[in-house]
Amino acid sequence: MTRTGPDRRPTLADVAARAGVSTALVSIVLRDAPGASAATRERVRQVAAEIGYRPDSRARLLRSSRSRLLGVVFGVQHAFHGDLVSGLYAAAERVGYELALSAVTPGRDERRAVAGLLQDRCEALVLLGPSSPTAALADLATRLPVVVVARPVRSTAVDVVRTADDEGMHLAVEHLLALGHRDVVHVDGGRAPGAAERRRGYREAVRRAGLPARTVPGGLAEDDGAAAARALLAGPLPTAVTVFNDRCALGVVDVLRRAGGSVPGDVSVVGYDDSRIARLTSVDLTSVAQDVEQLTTLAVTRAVERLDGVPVARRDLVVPPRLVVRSSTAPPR
Amino acid sequence: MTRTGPDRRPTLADVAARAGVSTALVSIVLRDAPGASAATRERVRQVAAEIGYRPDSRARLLRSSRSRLLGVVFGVQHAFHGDLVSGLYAAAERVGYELALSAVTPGRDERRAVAGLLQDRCEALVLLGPSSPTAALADLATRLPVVVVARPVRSTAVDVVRTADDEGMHLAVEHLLALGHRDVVHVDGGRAPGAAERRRGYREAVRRAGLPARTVPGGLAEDDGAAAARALLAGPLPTAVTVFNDRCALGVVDVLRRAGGSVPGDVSVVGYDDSRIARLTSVDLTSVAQDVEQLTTLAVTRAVERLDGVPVARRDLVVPPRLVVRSSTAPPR
DNA sequence: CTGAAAGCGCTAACAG
DNA sequence: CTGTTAGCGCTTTCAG
Repeated sequence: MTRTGPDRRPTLADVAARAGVSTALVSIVLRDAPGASAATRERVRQVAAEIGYRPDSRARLLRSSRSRLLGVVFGVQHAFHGDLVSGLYAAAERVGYELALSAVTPGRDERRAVAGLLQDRCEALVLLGPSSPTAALADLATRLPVVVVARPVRSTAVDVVRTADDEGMHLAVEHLLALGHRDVVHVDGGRAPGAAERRRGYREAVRRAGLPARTVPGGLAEDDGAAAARALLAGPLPTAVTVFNDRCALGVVDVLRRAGGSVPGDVSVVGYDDSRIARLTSVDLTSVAQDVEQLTTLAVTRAVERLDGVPVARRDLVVPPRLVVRSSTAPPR
Repeated sequence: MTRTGPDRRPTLADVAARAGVSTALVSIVLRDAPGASAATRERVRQVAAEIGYRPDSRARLLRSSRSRLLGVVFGVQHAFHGDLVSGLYAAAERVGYELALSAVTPGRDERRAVAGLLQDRCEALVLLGPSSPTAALADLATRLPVVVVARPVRSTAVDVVRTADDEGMHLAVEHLLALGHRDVVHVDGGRAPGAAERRRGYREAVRRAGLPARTVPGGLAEDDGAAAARALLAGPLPTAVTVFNDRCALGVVDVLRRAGGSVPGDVSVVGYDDSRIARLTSVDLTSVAQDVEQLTTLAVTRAVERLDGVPVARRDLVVPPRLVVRSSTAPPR
């Protein structure tokens, strides 16, 4: 049995030959560049469609100095990264850039993911919640513009676009205080990107109200939340908890309910991210929403500004969060 | 303010000049191709590292006829696709291929996702649970090898790698029957990839036992499951349900429990996918596991076989599932 | 073992 | 308005 694939992809030259014009002209037509008559355009397009011509992006990028490619590193496990990627595609399209995706998986670390994009000649990198040390990010930024999303970075070498996570927690705590809660515990996210900021926001808000801050270790997945809830159940239960993110909050809610507790009857719970899962009627979690549209638009805009050499005032772009109140929070009994 | 980026990326020629050799030789060394002395290799590598040279994959691919690039289309929202992508990276690496990722998002349909990969000169495409009509897939397959994963396709134009979903449901139902259940309902996945197969498997297994088959509409997310559970609660409750996938099953469990029911006390529940969420101690869902390692390895292998013109006997590769029994199933009261 | 030279498919000056 | 001419950075014969 022989190779079944099509013979060879049609090239510019094929189109040119068949249309009886030069390749340059075909290039002009297909790029919608000025310099061809309407009649020629018509014919060239016709022929291109006929033989199923598709421009070769490699060759195109090789030739033009700019690739108009934005590299994106994301965690394949993070539902929130999925939302961000969706927004990035839209934002990039609006400014005429393409996205090159590179995933971080259990078997493929951030270094590898970045290396792949570098090789693809991306002009700038957008890193979603990267876990690389600041020094590594700064080093990377000497090679090309780097925009870090959803994680604060103590360095002026990279641009950062993030939600004001501390404010998010202020909103969450203030909401609980307004409901009358006086015993609010935070289930934290450990070393996850943004966890420190959220923990800090919680502490500030609670102390500002003259209340003691108490934190129990959590994490970013459901089982971390479950473990945290079991820890809480071991002692006197607080009347409310704020949790690092929605997935973790789900674990908390689940364990509390299975232990016979009511949410929000016995304990009010606030999550973070306003993920799809928080919106389920059956879960209906009060949550802090990040403005994905804004975050992704800013990230792409900033990357492009860097590439265009536009002077930018501040490297740290902070987007305000929004509290979405649902039925997992209520006044204490 | 001027452009801040680095001047220009070093090229092969830069390395060659600095090492005092020809570009061809540098190319040979960096590709680990035969034809250079150990001494030269050493020096070239040294210089390349010094000036931070990185090969330009565009140029490399343009020149060599093969791109060794496998395009992958995945749904950015599907947690299971994340697992598959992880496996695909590993499998591709083992056979010396790279992956180009293209996401399907709410604002970017499958056509767009595929078009992007085509332009990048991928040699073959791996489509995860595609929703395109069979005809479109067949048409695509005339251009390049296409491997569809996790969805049966009624066409010999494309290769398919999937789990024996009918068998998976057989396992689930048989497990329930063995526990003594006689009233088993299926919450289905509607038009989701694989849903028909799972529904069919359920029907077969139930009928084989001489029991009536009953199906209620579900879907692929938690709220679909929640809706299904509410529908079930409206009538006489079955003693067990099999559900299209874990996320949907979670919704079912949640609503049943919130209605005062016990799982598995009143109703046993079996999910599908054995996702991380199923494994939580707090949920602990009995579930049908798909063999990700096997699926991804087969998908990549098959794509490569096509590219190599290896004659392949069957286009439909079916991987057996495995039932993971946890505590959401028990004998009926 | 090494270097020179010819492109891969495309774009961008520049001439006509 | 159209064609010719150089390459982009790399691989790959083919001589030396």
